[in-house]
Order: sequence, then structure tokens, then C-alpha cells
Amino acid sequence: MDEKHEDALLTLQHAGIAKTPQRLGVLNIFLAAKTPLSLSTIKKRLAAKVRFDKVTLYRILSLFKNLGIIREVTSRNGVNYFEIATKDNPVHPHFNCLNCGMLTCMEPLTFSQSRQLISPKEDYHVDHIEISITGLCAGCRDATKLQKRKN
Amino acid sequence: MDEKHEDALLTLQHAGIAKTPQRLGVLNIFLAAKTPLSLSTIKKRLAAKVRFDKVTLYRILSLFKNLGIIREVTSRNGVNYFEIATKDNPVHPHFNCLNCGMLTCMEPLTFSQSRQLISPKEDYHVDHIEISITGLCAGCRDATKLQKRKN
DNA sequence: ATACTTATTGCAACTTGGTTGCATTTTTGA
DNA sequence: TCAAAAATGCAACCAAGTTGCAATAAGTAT
Repeated sequence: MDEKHEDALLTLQHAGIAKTPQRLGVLNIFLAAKTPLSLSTIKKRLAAKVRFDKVTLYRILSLFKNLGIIREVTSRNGVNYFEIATKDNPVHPHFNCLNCGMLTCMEPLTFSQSRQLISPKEDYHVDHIEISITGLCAGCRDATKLQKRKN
Repeated sequence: MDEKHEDALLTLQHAGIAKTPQRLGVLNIFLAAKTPLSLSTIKKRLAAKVRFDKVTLYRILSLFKNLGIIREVTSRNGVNYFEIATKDNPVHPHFNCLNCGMLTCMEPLTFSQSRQLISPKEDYHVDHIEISITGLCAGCRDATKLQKRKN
């Protein structure tokens, strides 16, 4: 009946993890979303459907991220966003509104094209373009044991 | 004597804002920094020199940002970083280590060049490249009164 | 279906990051 | 030097995120 629910079930099965209502709920929200979602948004949408605790949500998101089911999207204002990471949703840039905070997805593009593509056609007022590159620095890559350090 | 202290004084004078020890302290930390700084790092370095409250730090950073003295640097892990925004420090990409969290500055580059430039030469293990574009979406740009909304 | 093992969730408590209102202190400029 | 304006400090608060552990639900073999 609900083909998206089917998708969610298959995803969990393929990942080899337990099919709990909470995980299915989170997955269905991602499958239905058209933009990356913040934690609070997921929380709100989930609350209507399944009983859950915020700790569970953090753990599910962390798990999905490690399994490559979802990917994290960098944003301003220190809020983390996530989006589904399927083949038909490859990595792409996002537009981040500084006022309402909304993230919208943009077509994959090269940086040299970006200014032309976004500014007039997409009807955004572009304030700032930034390239963010993540990975491991030399020190952390060489360390045999990767110890978490936050600053 | 201390030429950086002179720079800091001139910056505040040029911006037309009061020259307080807290602001000078923050500014001097930025002038001496080689990488973008997180709030907790600034807090630590500042604590040794000037009496200050965390609220003051937030207000100073917000003020400096609005005046264009510093700029915000997007990072993973929901931590905000800042760097000095002088003419000889133009906007540039950053490398964000997923393990230790450190942000390091990279030379300005076009996206088409990026993979060649960073991966072998700079000795980083690149995991993810993301373009982050910020500004105002159509709705927020057209709204006469910009009301803050967070989600 | 049942019982058992393992995985997952919920709860409580806590840390950190960030904000607001207001009284106190410091700068500024006459 | 002194009043007005600006900036800081304090207290209290809210939201985000984490940890340990007990309770519960899912998977699995019988």
C-alpha cells in the first residue's frame, strides 16, 4: 500500500539492522522530505506518529549517518541538517537562507558556474559562497588510534 | 611597542566603537591566530588576559561580525568558528578535520581545481567537499520586515 | 507460539552553547 | 571632571547534545 514504507523497510533490511517503528518513522520522514531536515523538524514530524525519546533520535541519526543512509549537510547557525543519501539524490550544494534558516537543494554544479546559475535564475539573494572540505588532517590520519577531541 | 595592539586600537577607532579591554583582547587574539577560532578557544585564550563574561564575548563577536571585522566560518559539528576579515585575508576555503575538529585555511581556489590542489599536495585525507551558499530566499527577501525564525 | 538472547529504547541527570533583562561599571566627550 | 551613553557582568533561563543504566522490544532457534 504505502510504497514509501516499503522503501524504508527494505533500507533497514539491506543495512542489516532491526526494523523498529522509530527507525521506520525517521526514514519515512526523510523519504518524504524535499529539503534537508533539522533535528527539531524531524522531532516535530516524528512526534505525531511514533512514541520516541530525543536520545533515540540522536542515536538513529548517528547510526544512519555511519551506514550511509543519510548524510549531514553543513549549515550556518550551528544547526545540523540531514538528508537522504540515495543514488538518485547525489551530493549537491544547498542554499541556506540567513533569515528563516531554511536549506534548499540546488542542482550539482561546478563552482565556476555557480554565480550565474543561482543568482538570477533561482531568485535568491546570494550573500556568501563557501567551500567546506572535510576529512582527516595529517596528524589525525597518521594517529593509529583516533581519539575524539572537540574545540 | 606592540604593533598588533596598535592594529586592534585602530580597528576599533575606525569602526567608531568604544575601545574596551575586552574588545581589544578579542581582536588581538584574532590578529595572532593562524586558523579560524571556535568560541571555546577564544574563551580560553581570553580568560588569561582580561576579565570577561561569556555574554560579553557573544556580544563582541556578534558586533564584530556585523561590522565586517570578522567573518563566520561554516564547520561541521555545529560549532561556529570565526576569523579576521582583513584585506590580506580574503574569503577562502577551509579544511575541517573530522577527528580533532581543527579548521585550517586553504588558498583561494576554484572548485574545478580543488581536488588536484588539496588531496596530494596538502597532505589531507579528503572525505567530503561541500559548497555552502548563504543569503536570503525569495520569501525572506521580499518580506518588508525580516522576522527571525529558527528551525 | 515460546523462551531466550541481543539489540534498542526510554529515563534521569548532566554538560555545553547560547540568549535575555537588568543593575553596575566603564568610556566617551563636553 | 562629570554627566550621558555605551558596554559589561550577573542571574536566570532555554535548547542541544551526551552518558549510564534499567526497561522493553526485536530477532532467532526451538
